[in-house]
Amino acid sequence: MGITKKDKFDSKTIALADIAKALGHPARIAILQYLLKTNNSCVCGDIVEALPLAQSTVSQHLKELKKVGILHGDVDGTSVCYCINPIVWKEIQNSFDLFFNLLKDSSCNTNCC
Amino acid sequence: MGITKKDKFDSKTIALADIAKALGHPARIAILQYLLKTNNSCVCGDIVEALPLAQSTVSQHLKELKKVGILHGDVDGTSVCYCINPIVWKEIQNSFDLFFNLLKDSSCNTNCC
DNA sequence: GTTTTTAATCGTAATATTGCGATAAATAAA
DNA sequence: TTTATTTATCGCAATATTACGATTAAAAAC
Repeated sequence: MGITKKDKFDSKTIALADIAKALGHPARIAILQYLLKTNNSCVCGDIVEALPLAQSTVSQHLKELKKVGILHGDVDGTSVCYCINPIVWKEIQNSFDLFFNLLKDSSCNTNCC
Repeated sequence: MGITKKDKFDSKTIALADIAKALGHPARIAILQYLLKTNNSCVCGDIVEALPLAQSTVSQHLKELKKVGILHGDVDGTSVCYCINPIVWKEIQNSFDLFFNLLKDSSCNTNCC
């Protein structure tokens, strides 16, 4: 991208974009859906088995989700138990909700929409 | 990315990821915020002026947002009036809401979270 | 101590994204 | 008609992402 201009934007804008970006791959949505389905707890190996991707690739996606805090992984012997962090989850939900609620029903300019 | 495995995922999963991806850049969040601030209507040139990016770059970001339907642009002489599509906006809001509401308060396994 | 199991990381290749200047296209203004 | 104005697209360079196999690291089982 030549040089990134990311830092020219407002920190809240960047934060929301970063979260959206973390959710912006089907594998990462699928990981979260799988955790939700399994009562929000399962070992890494099960996630790998549930996805059509190699172990190393899944590991990378898990890392992306950990980076934004939506997940954490607790080591348990040789395996790692992954969970959604409910606090962060709610915060993210709230961020999106606030953003989407900025559109008022009256926001419909006659010029073009 | 080697070869994409995107098509191996559920279509609803892909759809949500695509929307998140479209929102996954600060410039695109900023475009939407700007439209919301200006009562959801303004010409392309004003958006370009409001962002710290070149005209051609902004045009590309607008294209990404149009691709997922969240925006549309109506030609008006030499300029183009961009608006948020309120119907699609609400649909996207609903998609995220449904997704985030999949986490129940009871979803807290004692194994690790 | 050796071997197995599990997951993270490294190295690498393929592809996608981001960004810009230059150019094109289309209408408006002169 | 010629000249501006405005926005999209093209071509290119820099960087990021995605994906995999191979390797490493750390604990468990033997």
